[in-house]
Amino acid sequence: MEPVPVLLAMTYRAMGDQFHDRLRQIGLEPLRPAHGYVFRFLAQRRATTVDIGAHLGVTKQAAAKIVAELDEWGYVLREPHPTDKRAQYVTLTTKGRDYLKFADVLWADLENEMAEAVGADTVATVKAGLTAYLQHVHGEDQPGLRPVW
Amino acid sequence: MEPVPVLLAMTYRAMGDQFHDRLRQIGLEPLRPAHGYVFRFLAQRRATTVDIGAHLGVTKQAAAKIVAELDEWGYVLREPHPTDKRAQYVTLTTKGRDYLKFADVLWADLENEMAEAVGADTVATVKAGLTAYLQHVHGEDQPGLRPVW
DNA sequence: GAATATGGTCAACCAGGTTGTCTACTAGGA
DNA sequence: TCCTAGTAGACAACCTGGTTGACCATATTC
Repeated sequence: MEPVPVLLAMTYRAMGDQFHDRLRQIGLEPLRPAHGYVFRFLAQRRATTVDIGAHLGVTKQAAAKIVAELDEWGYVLREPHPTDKRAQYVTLTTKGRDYLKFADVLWADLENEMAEAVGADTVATVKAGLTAYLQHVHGEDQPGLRPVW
Repeated sequence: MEPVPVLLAMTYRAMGDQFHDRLRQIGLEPLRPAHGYVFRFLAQRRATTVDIGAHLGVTKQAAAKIVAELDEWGYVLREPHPTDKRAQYVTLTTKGRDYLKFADVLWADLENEMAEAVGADTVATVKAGLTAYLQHVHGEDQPGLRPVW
């Protein structure tokens, strides 16, 4: 059997491709994965561009480019930080939240189909296993998301 | 809990980072993941540059660049195809096979540590689950490896 | 034998990162 | 209170690793 990282990479690619296809089918603008991860992150907590960079696992400059795009396209906006005059909070617009909502439905679909194919208990074990491993390796602080290639 | 692809991406990144660190510790030349995947592929079957591109999920031109690098560094060599005068088989040199051997030991270590952290049965379920899913989605032909970002 | 498809190479280009630098601001001591 | 070290964000230059497109030589199909 293939070693774990190969399986992870292939599955990631396979699911991502399916997701992307369906986005297009619906006619939803197919943003890149990184954009989606930003939405998901912002839905959970207030964050600056630097926070986003750390979450994605890229430099703050790269994160700034992504944020600038999302801003331009109307998915996020930047508002002044209440106490720190240097900083800005990046927040989702309604358009951004809507996009995330649709994306979540799609992901749930894909996950359900995965459950049909390999068993719901297996999917649950996979998710719990990976989560536990990440917890074990990284403790509190979340690891980067960007795959190294 | 995070959706599946996020977990996949984070775990992939986390394992990859650890692997890379250890490669450096041993003093083994830290090639990129793509190179390792090429070794692994060539160890299983005879392949041309086009085959490699398909396996990685990149164009043949991109694959050609990688093969050229590996050739230059002494990990692979290109030999004429027995029947097709256009084609060349890319094959591992001893150096390439040795590298793969060391890498496999490292991966096994990481997998064992994962098993200690989350349970051997869980790791087995994860591997079987992902393998089954890939089989379900792609059937016979293997999916691309390169993560879309 | 002609038309079409495929492996490999070359060249131009591009996307999406990185490093380095700068300014404005913050925070933590002497 | 002032001085110093650190941080958020922006700008510019650059680099890596991919893509597209064109081409030749050879294979394959009819």
